[in-house]
Amino acid sequence: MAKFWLLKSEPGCYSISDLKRDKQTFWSGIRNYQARNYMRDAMAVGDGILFYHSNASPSGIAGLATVCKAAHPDRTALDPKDDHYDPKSSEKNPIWMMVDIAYQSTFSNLISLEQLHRYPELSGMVVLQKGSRLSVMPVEEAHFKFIQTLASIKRK
DNA sequence: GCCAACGTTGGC
DNA sequence: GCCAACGTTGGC
Repeated sequence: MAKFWLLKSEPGCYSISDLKRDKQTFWSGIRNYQARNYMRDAMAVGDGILFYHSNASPSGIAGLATVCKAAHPDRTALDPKDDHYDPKSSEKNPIWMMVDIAYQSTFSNLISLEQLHRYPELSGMVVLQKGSRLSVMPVEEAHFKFIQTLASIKRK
């Protein structure tokens, strides 16, 4: 049974349009153990992803993606010239992992954080909890489905 | 740009 | 192993 996730990205850094253009990408640069553990231990090919724009105006869920390759070492941690270089990581002990994701769709209207907060059905979502700073987090199936429905009925 | 919340680091 | 200092995230 597929699982569901939410991945955060600053659109100025990498947006849903970038993913659409690239068709797929590797989710490199995650340097938080809990986020890494989700990717390494729990994410599987075929899992659904809510693509979230953070630090944006407004922030919110921009579209859907899917996991297309399970966790493998994040090589940016091994490159001293890379912004995400981590001297604690090595070929033998890579520490940091990443998954590959594939583009699925862009919502015709972004579902803003403010809007997400309005639905009591979604109040349990990790991303809506105060001070939630995780960049990779699990999503309940019911929440995922609810958001899919919201995206399909929303019109401006 | 501010600042609250959180994670990490390092001295002890 | 405690905890203060520091860095980062991310909404606003």
